[in-house]
Amino acid sequence: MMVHDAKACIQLVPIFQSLSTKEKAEVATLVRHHHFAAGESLFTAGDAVTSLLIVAHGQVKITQIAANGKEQLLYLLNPGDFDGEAALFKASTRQNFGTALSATDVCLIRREDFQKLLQRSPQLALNILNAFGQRLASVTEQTTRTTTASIEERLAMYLLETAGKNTADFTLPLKKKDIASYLGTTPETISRKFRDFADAGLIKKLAVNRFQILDPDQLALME
Amino acid sequence: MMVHDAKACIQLVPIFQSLSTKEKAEVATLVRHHHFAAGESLFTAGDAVTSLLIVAHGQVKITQIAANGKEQLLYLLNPGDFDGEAALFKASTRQNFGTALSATDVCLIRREDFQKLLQRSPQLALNILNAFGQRLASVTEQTTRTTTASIEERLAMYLLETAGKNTADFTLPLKKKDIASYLGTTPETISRKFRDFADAGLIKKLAVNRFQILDPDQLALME
DNA sequence: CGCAGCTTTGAGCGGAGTCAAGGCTCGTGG
DNA sequence: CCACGAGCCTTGACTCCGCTCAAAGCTGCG
Repeated sequence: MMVHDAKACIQLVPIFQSLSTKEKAEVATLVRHHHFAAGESLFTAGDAVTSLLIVAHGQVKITQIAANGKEQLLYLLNPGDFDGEAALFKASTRQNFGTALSATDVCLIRREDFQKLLQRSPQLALNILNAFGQRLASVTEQTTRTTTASIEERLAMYLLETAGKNTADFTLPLKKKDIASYLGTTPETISRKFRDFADAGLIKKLAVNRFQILDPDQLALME
Repeated sequence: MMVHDAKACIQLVPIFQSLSTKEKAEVATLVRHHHFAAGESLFTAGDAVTSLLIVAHGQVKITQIAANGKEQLLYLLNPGDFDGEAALFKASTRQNFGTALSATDVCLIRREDFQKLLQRSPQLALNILNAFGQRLASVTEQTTRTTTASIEERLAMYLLETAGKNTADFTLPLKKKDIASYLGTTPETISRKFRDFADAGLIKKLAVNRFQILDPDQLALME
């Protein structure tokens, strides 16, 4: 059962995918499990980084607290995503907070074990480098958007990205509070912009956090 | 002459520092040089990534163009820094722009060569991973600041970080235009905030882009 | 010396934050 | 099964930070 879960975890994660079966089996022996209920904290700023954390199931939000006490949502971890890597190579402490949004299962690999693994598998290091690149690009993108686009544009982008192809009926995966924090604004403003979009005939409100996107092209034009 | 420069470059760069003398010599054979005048473009979005680029001397700004055409300064490369994208395994085209701010010397290592190097030296891979971790943290930090702090706070932070210990007399390394782009605002606003700081007795203007910081503690309080 | 690009300053406006109050929703417990 | 309350969401009124536009000094380089 534990072993089965461990394997599932490893199968799930892109960074392990190009390893040989033997290597994967080896990794599997290093994995620990943990379950978190919705709302539970996985880690807190100031914690020592002792493990690489891989999300097997559920969703985790990573936030940072600014000097003025405001919470900023940095990104979400979905199944297959991992975290802690940034600090994993030096003794250091977490700079941010991880909170389970829904019931979540994670796999943990101890730092020393992971480092040994890395020393022996250059391919693994390359995979991580790739994952880094993606996250870097996404955070960079986010920064650019925040500093150059209006709230309206940012929200339009967010909607299109989040909805994907489910334009006919889709439910926001986050509360407005969290969307606001992600986009660098307030819940009130988000609420108002949604109303504006609806008034303009771009979206249709189905329920509180459920929408239909009527005019994706027009939304995209805001970009 | 070439060889001397190559060695200098390698000595300079943290990511190569923990390599053995033999390995360093090997790296040195792979290095090419290039010089850029101030204002010259090193690369442009859309270019193929053919080489890893290490700054030996000078300063390079990395920018991105937002959808609305506005330029956003992402970060600067100083001597010893290397450009991120090229270190990545998959990224094949540039996503952003590199421009020399002053006369700049760079060392280039062809992508394939560098990746072979990585395959063989886990230590090198770890070093890169580390450097990336830091950049990721710094970009993340920047995002948080941009979305949560006021322009005034951001500028205060920037000043303190940039001045370092030279509070008595220091010259801005960037034009106000670039500082504005970095902080996500306009040159006019930067100009006004500097005046406000001066009026409040926090700084003293010595010349156009030269200041004395009178009250670092008070500035830090804005944070 | 002259021009191009940077900087400074002013006036005016608008987007978005704050504060406050009322409506919804959903989970919990009586 | 319904009533209650906490936490969300929505809406309004008001304020203000920072952007835009415009014009006039600076500065440095050719």
